[in-house]
Amino acid sequence: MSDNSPGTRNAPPHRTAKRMSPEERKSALIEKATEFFSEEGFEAGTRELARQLGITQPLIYRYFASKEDLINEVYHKVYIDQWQDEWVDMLRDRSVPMRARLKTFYHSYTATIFNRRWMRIFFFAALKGLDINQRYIERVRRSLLIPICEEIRAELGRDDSTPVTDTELENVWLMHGMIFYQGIRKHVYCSVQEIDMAFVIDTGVDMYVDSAHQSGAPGSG
Amino acid sequence: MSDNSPGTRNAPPHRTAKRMSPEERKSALIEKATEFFSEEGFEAGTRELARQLGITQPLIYRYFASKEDLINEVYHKVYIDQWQDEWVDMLRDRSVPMRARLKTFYHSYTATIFNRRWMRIFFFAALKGLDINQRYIERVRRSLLIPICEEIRAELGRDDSTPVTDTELENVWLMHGMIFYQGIRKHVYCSVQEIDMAFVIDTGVDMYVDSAHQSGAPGSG
DNA sequence: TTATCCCTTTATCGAGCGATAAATTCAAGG
DNA sequence: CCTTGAATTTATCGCTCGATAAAGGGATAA
Repeated sequence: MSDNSPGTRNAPPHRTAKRMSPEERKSALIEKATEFFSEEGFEAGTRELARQLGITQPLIYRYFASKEDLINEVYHKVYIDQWQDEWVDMLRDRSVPMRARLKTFYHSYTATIFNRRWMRIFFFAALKGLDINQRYIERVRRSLLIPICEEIRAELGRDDSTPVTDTELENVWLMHGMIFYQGIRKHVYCSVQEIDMAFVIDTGVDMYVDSAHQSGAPGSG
Repeated sequence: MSDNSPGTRNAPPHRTAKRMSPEERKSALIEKATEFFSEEGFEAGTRELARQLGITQPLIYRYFASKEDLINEVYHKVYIDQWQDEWVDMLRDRSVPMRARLKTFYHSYTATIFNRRWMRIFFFAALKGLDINQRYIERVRRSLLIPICEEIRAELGRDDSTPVTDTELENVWLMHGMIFYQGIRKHVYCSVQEIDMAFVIDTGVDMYVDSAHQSGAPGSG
């Protein structure tokens, strides 16, 4: 049996892709590229990506000037589009005790980033040393962790006129790392099936808040 | 000016590599490959690796049957050769209080793995889902974290006839993650210059030991 | 029905990859 | 000196990659 006819080797069963509007096709491409590159890494080939979309490889280049352009749109979708400005609002909401605020925030934050695609793209990008990754981490520091430091100070009634110190920030990074690492275990190591997020967040936040209260809180000793 | 003569484009200044004994050459190759692949990822080309060694690319294949073989030796050097059996001895040494044991252990452990090469190779391998990586994590669990659980039980005078529970293990993973994450920040994110390891380890270990003491220790309340 | 538009495919290019075979060159032993 | 053997280089193969140009073909409007 000869194998000259196209589409019989290991390709999808249809010979020609369904016609789509440019907007549909482009968003389908970005969606699939996110899944594909998060599994295979950004060195993976455009031909295999096209095959999984049921299209031919040159069609990708009608919608993206280069592979790098496509990847940049994937980054944008992961890093920028999924960021929620509500996170900082939660953290700043002084009608709620800091302990509860932190737990609410981390439940929302991990609901967004604790999934296979986000976690793996994050580490693929980190290992490449990409600027967009550095900027994301800086955004976490500036827009989430520093506010946490400031709010903890406020709740403890401490001086809020001086800038947050490195030590205060490092304490928050410890809590953050403890929580974040459990996502790595599940989605990068794949060494655990399910994580008890409530337990992880409760433990991490309680540890942080308790330690903040103990370390030189006025009138605590 | 023509560029036909070899070695004038962007190669090292010498035309021919210094002759080495097979043992010297092979170990030099593995050493440089570890550095090279930890920076560029395992998709990086053998020609660039050879260039950095001041040799030509086919010479690599006199010492390794394939690129994959070379990479496996890199893994072996990182994962197996640097493992220290003394780690479990430290953790089992009941002449020392558990808190101090854990701090000694983590200082030794992080001294080995908190460096750019180890951390990056670990994550490159993790993202590839390699079996050797899974086995390393399993080794950490079985040979380090489970012993920690058992030793904590012993120090608290609890029943040591039942196997370590998932909950006990998850508590250790929280401490472990808190410490490990700070290595990620430095060597994968490259978002921090220096880490106060004594502070990180003290905080992580104290948090874990304190929480173990509090959670239903007989005679503690 | 036919013409037009544009989404999609076919064909192909040049570069880089891992790997092999054959030629070369250096160093040691006679 | 010359010979010999092994370390190293040169040349090259087949394949895959990202990317481009040109041909094909399906939907829509006249």
